Amino acid sequence: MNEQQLITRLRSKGYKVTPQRIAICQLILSSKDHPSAEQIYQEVKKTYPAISLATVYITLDLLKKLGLVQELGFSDQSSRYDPNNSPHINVICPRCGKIYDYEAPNVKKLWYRIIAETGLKPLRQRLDLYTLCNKCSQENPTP
Amino acid sequence: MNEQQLITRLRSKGYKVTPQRIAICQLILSSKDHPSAEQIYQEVKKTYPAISLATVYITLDLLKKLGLVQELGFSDQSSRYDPNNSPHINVICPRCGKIYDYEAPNVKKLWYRIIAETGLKPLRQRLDLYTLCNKCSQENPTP
DNA sequence: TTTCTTGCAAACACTTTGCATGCGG
DNA sequence: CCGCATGCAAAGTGTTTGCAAGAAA
Repeated sequence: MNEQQLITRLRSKGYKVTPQRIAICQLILSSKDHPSAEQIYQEVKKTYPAISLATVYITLDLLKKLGLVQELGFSDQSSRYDPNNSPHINVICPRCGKIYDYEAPNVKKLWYRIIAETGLKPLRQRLDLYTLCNKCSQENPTP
Repeated sequence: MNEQQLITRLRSKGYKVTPQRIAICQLILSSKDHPSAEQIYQEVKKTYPAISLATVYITLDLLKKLGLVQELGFSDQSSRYDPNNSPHINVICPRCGKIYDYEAPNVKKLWYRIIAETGLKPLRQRLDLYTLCNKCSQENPTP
Protein backbone atom coordinates (compact mmCIF):
# COMPACT_ATOMS: atom_id res chain seq x y z
CA MET A 1 0.00 0.00 0.00
CA ASN A 2 1.48 3.32 -1.05
CA GLU A 3 1.02 6.71 0.57
CA GLN A 4 -1.76 7.78 -1.76
CA GLN A 5 -3.81 4.66 -1.13
CA LEU A 6 -3.31 5.12 2.59
CA ILE A 7 -4.50 8.71 2.48
CA THR A 8 -7.57 7.72 0.48
CA ARG A 9 -8.31 4.94 2.92
CA LEU A 10 -8.08 7.25 5.90
CA ARG A 11 -10.26 9.93 4.34
CA SER A 12 -12.89 7.42 3.22
CA LYS A 13 -13.48 6.53 6.87
CA GLY A 14 -13.55 10.14 7.99
CA TYR A 15 -10.13 10.10 9.59
CA LYS A 16 -7.96 13.14 9.14
CA VAL A 17 -4.60 12.91 7.49
CA THR A 18 -1.80 14.29 9.62
CA PRO A 19 1.94 13.99 9.13
CA GLN A 20 2.27 12.02 12.38
CA ARG A 21 -0.29 9.50 11.18
CA ILE A 22 1.37 9.08 7.83
CA ALA A 23 4.72 8.49 9.50
CA ILE A 24 3.35 5.93 11.95
CA CYS A 25 1.32 4.11 9.33
CA GLN A 26 4.16 3.94 6.85
CA LEU A 27 6.45 2.59 9.51
CA ILE A 28 4.16 -0.19 10.65
CA LEU A 29 2.86 -1.17 7.26
CA SER A 30 6.36 -1.59 5.90
CA SER A 31 7.76 -3.31 8.99
CA LYS A 32 8.82 -6.92 8.92
CA ASP A 33 9.55 -7.44 12.60
CA HIS A 34 6.19 -6.84 14.26
CA PRO A 35 7.26 -3.83 16.29
CA SER A 36 5.89 -2.93 19.70
CA ALA A 37 4.20 0.41 20.36
CA GLU A 38 7.32 1.57 22.16
CA GLN A 39 9.56 0.63 19.23
CA ILE A 40 7.30 2.49 16.83
CA TYR A 41 7.32 5.47 19.17
CA GLN A 42 11.10 5.53 19.39
CA GLU A 43 11.43 5.28 15.64
CA VAL A 44 8.89 7.97 14.76
CA LYS A 45 10.40 10.25 17.40
CA LYS A 46 13.47 10.55 15.19
CA THR A 47 11.32 12.47 12.70
CA TYR A 48 8.79 13.98 15.12
CA PRO A 49 10.59 14.54 18.43
CA ALA A 50 7.47 15.94 20.10
CA ILE A 51 5.25 13.00 19.30
CA SER A 52 3.41 11.27 22.10
CA LEU A 53 3.05 7.57 22.82
CA ALA A 54 -0.71 8.17 23.06
CA THR A 55 -0.75 9.24 19.41
CA VAL A 56 0.97 6.01 18.49
CA TYR A 57 -1.64 3.96 20.34
CA ILE A 58 -4.50 5.92 18.81
CA THR A 59 -3.08 5.43 15.32
CA LEU A 60 -2.62 1.72 15.99
CA ASP A 61 -6.27 1.45 16.99
CA LEU A 62 -7.20 3.20 13.81
CA LEU A 63 -5.18 0.74 11.73
CA LYS A 64 -6.84 -2.13 13.55
CA LYS A 65 -10.25 -0.68 12.74
CA LEU A 66 -9.24 -0.37 9.10
CA GLY A 67 -8.17 -4.00 9.21
CA LEU A 68 -4.64 -3.12 8.17
CA VAL A 69 -2.84 -4.51 11.19
CA GLN A 70 -3.44 -7.26 13.71
CA GLU A 71 -2.49 -6.74 17.33
CA LEU A 72 -0.70 -9.72 18.81
CA GLY A 73 -0.96 -9.78 22.60
CA PHE A 74 1.71 -11.63 24.54
CA SER A 75 1.91 -12.98 28.03
CA ASP A 76 4.45 -10.40 29.12
CA GLN A 77 1.59 -7.91 28.79
CA SER A 78 3.04 -6.30 25.71
CA SER A 79 1.66 -6.22 22.21
CA ARG A 80 3.28 -6.41 18.81
CA TYR A 81 1.72 -5.19 15.58
CA ASP A 82 1.52 -7.33 12.47
CA PRO A 83 0.66 -5.78 9.10
CA ASN A 84 0.43 -9.15 7.39
CA ASN A 85 -3.20 -10.24 7.01
CA SER A 86 -2.58 -13.36 5.02
CA PRO A 87 -2.32 -16.68 6.92
CA HIS A 88 1.30 -17.11 7.97
CA ILE A 89 3.33 -18.32 10.91
CA ASN A 90 4.80 -15.94 13.47
CA VAL A 91 8.10 -17.54 14.36
CA ILE A 92 8.91 -16.31 17.85
CA CYS A 93 12.07 -16.67 19.91
CA PRO A 94 10.95 -17.10 23.52
CA ARG A 95 14.26 -15.84 24.80
CA CYS A 96 14.86 -12.56 22.97
CA GLY A 97 11.35 -11.95 21.68
CA LYS A 98 12.38 -11.66 18.04
CA ILE A 99 9.56 -12.42 15.62
CA TYR A 100 9.58 -13.05 11.91
CA ASP A 101 7.01 -14.31 9.48
CA TYR A 102 7.23 -17.68 7.86
CA GLU A 103 5.14 -17.43 4.75
CA ALA A 104 4.96 -20.07 2.05
CA PRO A 105 2.33 -21.33 -0.38
CA ASN A 106 2.31 -24.77 1.20
CA VAL A 107 1.77 -23.38 4.66
CA LYS A 108 -1.20 -21.45 3.41
CA LYS A 109 -2.57 -24.45 1.54
CA LEU A 110 -2.27 -26.75 4.55
CA TRP A 111 -3.77 -24.17 6.86
CA TYR A 112 -6.80 -23.83 4.58
CA ARG A 113 -7.18 -27.60 4.78
CA ILE A 114 -7.13 -27.36 8.57
CA ILE A 115 -9.83 -24.71 8.44
CA ALA A 116 -11.87 -26.92 6.13
CA GLU A 117 -11.54 -29.70 8.72
CA THR A 118 -13.04 -27.52 11.43
CA GLY A 119 -15.92 -26.40 9.24
CA LEU A 120 -15.59 -22.89 10.69
CA LYS A 121 -15.52 -19.52 8.93
CA PRO A 122 -12.58 -17.66 10.41
CA LEU A 123 -12.55 -13.89 10.62
CA ARG A 124 -8.83 -14.07 11.12
CA GLN A 125 -6.20 -16.32 12.61
CA ARG A 126 -2.96 -16.29 14.48
CA LEU A 127 -0.33 -18.99 14.16
CA ASP A 128 2.57 -18.74 16.58
CA LEU A 129 5.50 -21.09 16.60
CA TYR A 130 8.01 -20.75 19.43
CA THR A 131 11.56 -21.75 18.70
CA LEU A 132 14.95 -20.40 19.74
CA CYS A 133 16.51 -18.14 17.14
CA ASN A 134 20.00 -18.97 15.89
CA LYS A 135 21.64 -16.40 18.07
CA CYS A 136 19.93 -17.44 21.29
CA SER A 137 20.35 -21.17 20.73
CA GLN A 138 24.10 -20.67 20.40
CA GLU A 139 24.47 -18.52 23.48
CA ASN A 140 23.01 -20.62 26.26
CA PRO A 141 21.65 -24.09 25.54
CA THR A 142 19.72 -24.05 28.83
CA PRO A 143 19.82 -20.94 30.98
CA MET B 1 -3.28 -35.84 35.78
CA ASN B 2 -4.63 -36.88 39.16
CA GLU B 3 -3.95 -35.31 42.54
CA GLN B 4 -1.23 -37.77 43.48
CA GLN B 5 0.71 -37.18 40.26
CA LEU B 6 0.38 -33.45 40.75
CA ILE B 7 1.73 -33.64 44.30
CA THR B 8 4.66 -35.76 43.17
CA ARG B 9 5.36 -33.32 40.35
CA LEU B 10 5.36 -30.35 42.69
CA ARG B 11 7.60 -32.03 45.28
CA SER B 12 10.05 -33.22 42.63
CA LYS B 13 10.77 -29.60 41.75
CA GLY B 14 11.04 -28.51 45.36
CA TYR B 15 7.68 -26.74 45.45
CA LYS B 16 5.64 -27.09 48.59
CA VAL B 17 2.22 -28.65 48.50
CA THR B 18 -0.44 -26.45 50.05
CA PRO B 19 -4.20 -26.79 49.90
CA GLN B 20 -4.49 -23.52 47.97
CA ARG B 21 -2.08 -24.79 45.34
CA ILE B 22 -3.89 -28.05 44.97
CA ALA B 23 -7.18 -26.25 44.53
CA ILE B 24 -5.83 -23.83 41.93
CA CYS B 25 -3.98 -26.53 40.00
CA GLN B 26 -6.93 -28.90 39.95
CA LEU B 27 -9.17 -26.13 38.72
CA ILE B 28 -6.96 -25.05 35.85
CA LEU B 29 -5.85 -28.48 34.79
CA SER B 30 -9.42 -29.72 34.52
CA SER B 31 -10.75 -26.54 32.88
CA LYS B 32 -11.97 -26.55 29.31
CA ASP B 33 -12.60 -22.85 28.85
CA HIS B 34 -9.15 -21.32 29.32
CA PRO B 35 -9.99 -19.27 32.40
CA SER B 36 -8.45 -15.92 33.25
CA ALA B 37 -6.59 -15.34 36.51
CA GLU B 38 -9.60 -13.45 37.83
CA GLN B 39 -11.98 -16.28 36.97
CA ILE B 40 -9.71 -18.77 38.71
CA TYR B 41 -9.52 -16.46 41.70
CA GLN B 42 -13.30 -16.10 41.94
CA GLU B 43 -13.77 -19.82 41.67
CA VAL B 44 -11.15 -20.82 44.23
CA LYS B 45 -12.47 -18.16 46.59
CA LYS B 46 -15.59 -20.25 47.02
CA THR B 47 -13.50 -22.85 48.81
CA TYR B 48 -10.78 -20.55 50.21
CA PRO B 49 -12.43 -17.18 50.89
CA ALA B 50 -9.19 -15.65 52.18
CA ILE B 51 -7.12 -16.52 49.13
CA SER B 52 -5.24 -13.74 47.36
CA LEU B 53 -5.00 -13.01 43.65
CA ALA B 54 -1.24 -12.93 44.10
CA THR B 55 -1.29 -16.58 45.12
CA VAL B 56 -3.19 -17.40 41.96
CA TYR B 57 -0.60 -15.63 39.83
CA ILE B 58 2.28 -17.28 41.65
CA THR B 59 0.70 -20.70 41.18
CA LEU B 60 0.11 -19.98 37.51
CA ASP B 61 3.79 -19.14 37.10
CA LEU B 62 4.65 -22.38 38.77
CA LEU B 63 2.45 -24.34 36.39
CA LYS B 64 4.05 -22.56 33.46
CA LYS B 65 7.48 -23.52 34.75
CA LEU B 66 6.35 -27.12 35.08
CA GLY B 67 5.13 -26.93 31.48
CA LEU B 68 1.60 -27.85 32.53
CA VAL B 69 -0.13 -24.75 31.24
CA GLN B 70 0.45 -22.22 28.49
CA GLU B 71 -0.35 -18.58 29.06
CA LEU B 72 -2.21 -17.01 26.17
CA GLY B 73 -1.83 -13.24 26.11
CA PHE B 74 -4.50 -11.21 24.35
CA SER B 75 -4.62 -7.71 23.00
CA ASP B 76 -7.12 -6.57 25.63
CA GLN B 77 -4.24 -6.96 28.09
CA SER B 78 -5.69 -10.05 29.69
CA SER B 79 -4.33 -13.56 29.78
CA ARG B 80 -6.04 -16.91 29.63
CA TYR B 81 -4.55 -20.19 30.78
CA ASP B 82 -4.55 -23.28 28.63
CA PRO B 83 -3.77 -26.70 30.12
CA ASN B 84 -3.73 -28.41 26.74
CA ASN B 85 -0.17 -28.94 25.51
CA SER B 86 -1.00 -30.89 22.41
CA PRO B 87 -1.31 -28.97 19.11
CA HIS B 88 -4.89 -27.78 18.84
CA ILE B 89 -6.86 -24.77 17.70
CA ASN B 90 -8.12 -22.16 20.14
CA VAL B 91 -11.44 -21.14 18.68
CA ILE B 92 -12.09 -17.64 19.94
CA CYS B 93 -15.18 -15.47 19.70
CA PRO B 94 -13.96 -11.89 19.21
CA ARG B 95 -17.19 -10.51 20.62
CA CYS B 96 -17.73 -12.33 23.91
CA GLY B 97 -14.24 -13.75 24.41
CA LYS B 98 -15.37 -17.33 24.73
CA ILE B 99 -12.67 -19.85 23.85
CA TYR B 100 -12.85 -23.54 23.22
CA ASP B 101 -10.41 -26.08 21.86
CA TYR B 102 -10.82 -27.67 18.51
CA GLU B 103 -8.85 -30.85 18.66
CA ALA B 104 -8.87 -33.55 16.03
CA PRO B 105 -6.37 -36.08 14.66
CA ASN B 106 -6.44 -34.50 11.22
CA VAL B 107 -5.71 -31.06 12.59
CA LYS B 108 -2.71 -32.43 14.41
CA LYS B 109 -1.53 -34.32 11.35
CA LEU B 110 -1.80 -31.31 9.07
CA TRP B 111 -0.12 -29.06 11.61
CA TYR B 112 2.83 -31.44 11.82
CA ARG B 113 3.08 -31.24 8.05
CA ILE B 114 3.18 -27.46 8.30
CA ILE B 115 5.97 -27.70 10.86
CA ALA B 116 7.83 -30.07 8.58
CA GLU B 117 7.51 -27.46 5.81
CA THR B 118 9.16 -24.83 7.93
CA GLY B 119 12.02 -27.11 8.96
CA LEU B 120 11.85 -25.67 12.47
CA LYS B 121 11.86 -27.42 15.82
CA PRO B 122 9.05 -25.84 17.79
CA LEU B 123 9.16 -25.65 21.57
CA ARG B 124 5.44 -25.02 21.52
CA GLN B 125 2.81 -23.43 19.34
CA ARG B 126 -0.36 -21.44 19.51
CA LEU B 127 -3.09 -21.63 16.92
CA ASP B 128 -5.90 -19.12 17.27
CA LEU B 129 -8.91 -18.98 15.03
CA TYR B 130 -11.31 -16.07 15.46
CA THR B 131 -14.92 -16.69 14.60
CA LEU B 132 -18.22 -15.54 16.08
CA CYS B 133 -19.76 -18.10 18.39
CA ASN B 134 -23.33 -19.23 17.69
CA LYS B 135 -24.82 -17.00 20.31
CA CYS B 136 -23.02 -13.83 19.20
CA SER B 137 -23.59 -14.37 15.50
CA GLN B 138 -27.34 -14.57 16.13
CA GLU B 139 -27.52 -11.48 18.29
CA ASN B 140 -26.04 -8.77 16.12
CA PRO B 141 -24.83 -9.55 12.61
CA THR B 142 -22.77 -6.34 12.58
CA PRO B 143 -22.63 -4.23 15.74
C1' DT C 1 -15.56 27.47 11.19
C1' DT C 2 -16.21 23.00 12.73
C1' DT C 3 -14.46 18.86 14.03
C1' DC C 4 -10.87 15.83 14.70
C1' DT C 5 -6.04 15.28 16.37
C1' DT C 6 -2.22 16.25 19.28
C1' DG C 7 0.64 16.15 23.47
C1' DC C 8 0.61 15.95 28.16
C1' DA C 9 -0.54 14.03 32.48
C1' DA C 10 -3.53 11.53 35.09
C1' DA C 11 -6.18 7.40 35.26
C1' DC C 12 -6.60 2.37 34.38
C1' DA C 13 -6.27 -2.73 34.40
C1' DC C 14 -3.60 -6.46 35.06
C1' DT C 15 0.41 -8.39 37.13
C1' DT C 16 4.41 -8.45 40.24
C1' DT C 17 6.84 -7.43 44.47
C1' DG C 18 8.01 -6.53 49.52
C1' DC C 19 7.05 -7.74 53.90
C1' DA C 20 5.37 -9.91 58.16
C1' DT C 21 3.02 -14.03 59.48
C1' DG C 22 2.21 -18.92 59.06
C1' DC C 23 2.54 -23.62 57.44
C1' DG C 24 4.98 -27.64 55.06
C1' DG C 25 8.73 -30.72 55.09
C1' DC D 1 13.16 -25.46 62.99
C1' DC D 2 14.22 -23.70 58.45
C1' DG D 3 12.51 -22.00 54.37
C1' DC D 4 9.16 -21.40 51.18
C1' DA D 5 4.05 -19.91 50.72
C1' DT D 6 0.40 -16.83 51.98
C1' DG D 7 -2.30 -12.50 52.21
C1' DC D 8 -2.15 -7.85 51.99
C1' DA D 9 -0.96 -3.55 50.10
C1' DA D 10 2.06 -1.00 47.41
C1' DA D 11 4.63 -0.66 43.22
C1' DG D 12 5.16 -1.59 38.27
C1' DT D 13 4.08 -1.83 33.28
C1' DG D 14 1.70 -1.16 29.20
C1' DT D 15 -2.42 1.14 27.56
C1' DT D 16 -6.33 4.46 27.65
C1' DT D 17 -8.61 8.74 28.73
C1' DG D 18 -9.62 13.84 29.69
C1' DC D 19 -8.48 18.16 28.44
C1' DA D 20 -6.82 22.48 26.29
C1' DA D 21 -4.47 24.04 22.26
C1' DG D 22 -3.75 23.43 17.37
C1' DA D 23 -4.37 21.69 12.67
C1' DA D 24 -7.19 19.50 8.83
C1' DA D 25 -11.14 19.90 5.90
